[in-house]
Amino acid sequence: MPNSQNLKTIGLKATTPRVRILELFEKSPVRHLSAEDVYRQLMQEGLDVGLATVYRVLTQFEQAGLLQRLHFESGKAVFELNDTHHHDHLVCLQCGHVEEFVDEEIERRQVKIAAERQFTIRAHSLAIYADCRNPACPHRREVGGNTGSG
Amino acid sequence: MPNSQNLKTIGLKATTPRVRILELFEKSPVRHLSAEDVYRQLMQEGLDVGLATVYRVLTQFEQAGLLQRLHFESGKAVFELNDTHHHDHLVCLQCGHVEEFVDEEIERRQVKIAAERQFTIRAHSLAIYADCRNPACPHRREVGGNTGSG
DNA sequence: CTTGTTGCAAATATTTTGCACCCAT
DNA sequence: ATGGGTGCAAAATATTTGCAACAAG
Repeated sequence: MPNSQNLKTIGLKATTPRVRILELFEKSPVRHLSAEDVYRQLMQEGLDVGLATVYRVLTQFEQAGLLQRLHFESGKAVFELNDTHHHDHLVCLQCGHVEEFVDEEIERRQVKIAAERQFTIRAHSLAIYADCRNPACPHRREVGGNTGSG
Repeated sequence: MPNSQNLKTIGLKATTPRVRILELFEKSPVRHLSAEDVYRQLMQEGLDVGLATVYRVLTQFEQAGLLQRLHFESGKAVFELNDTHHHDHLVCLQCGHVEEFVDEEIERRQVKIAAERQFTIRAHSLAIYADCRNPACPHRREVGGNTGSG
């Protein structure tokens, strides 16, 4: 179980909830999960975990850099594995499907915009909200019905 | 009072809370206000309004296109007057100051990215989080202490 | 008048915290 | 064994809703 080692390396005891949550993110076909999603999934797998623990672990993992916390338009945070490079998100408003993308020109221009205003850029979040208007949304149901129009 | 007319035009009765909330956004030196901000401000002006009413009115105004609802990283929504063209946000993590910007190249590339993936773009939100690292943050205190690093 | 609107209180939703017990090291 | 970690329940925060009183047209 390589994850046990990963966890210890970052100074966290390899407890059952932590290992299982990390595994969940690694194995889930759905990349973006809310605390509630994680909680329900673990319960469904027969692990009797507390929602509070899920929140605590997710926050610890975020601080440790294992996960990233994202907000989109839904009012609840979702988390994704921080295993790839920085990227932005394209979110389907119909089915909640999320695709990731990187555009170097957009990245460059953001740095430039901040610099022009003498701001030191720390982070940014860009989400494009759209419809993946295929006759039948190819990715029906994903995480939580994203609503709103922004 | 031109606002009374504006409100009626969009099918809303010109009630005191509505008129005052709209005025507040028009006159406030702070462009981005949360429901709580609006509520406190009105109370301070001596208007005995309910927080629930503030939430209802803000939502109505958003649906009517008078306001825009934004999320940033704080967990609570802020609203801004929808009087200008679309723009993105540069948010100081230290003092919460918000500057707006538009970059046509970024806009174009977003449309292109969505199109390449056969998505119909509906909206997007781009926030750059930064420090306006001036010896004394020039815009101390604005809306609500934005935290996090996202 | 009549219907939409408000204020209040209670309900929801999301996330955090206090605390006694438990388990990884 | 021991200190960090957990589950539960309660608290905190943000927002929504039911309802009787009220006010704009």
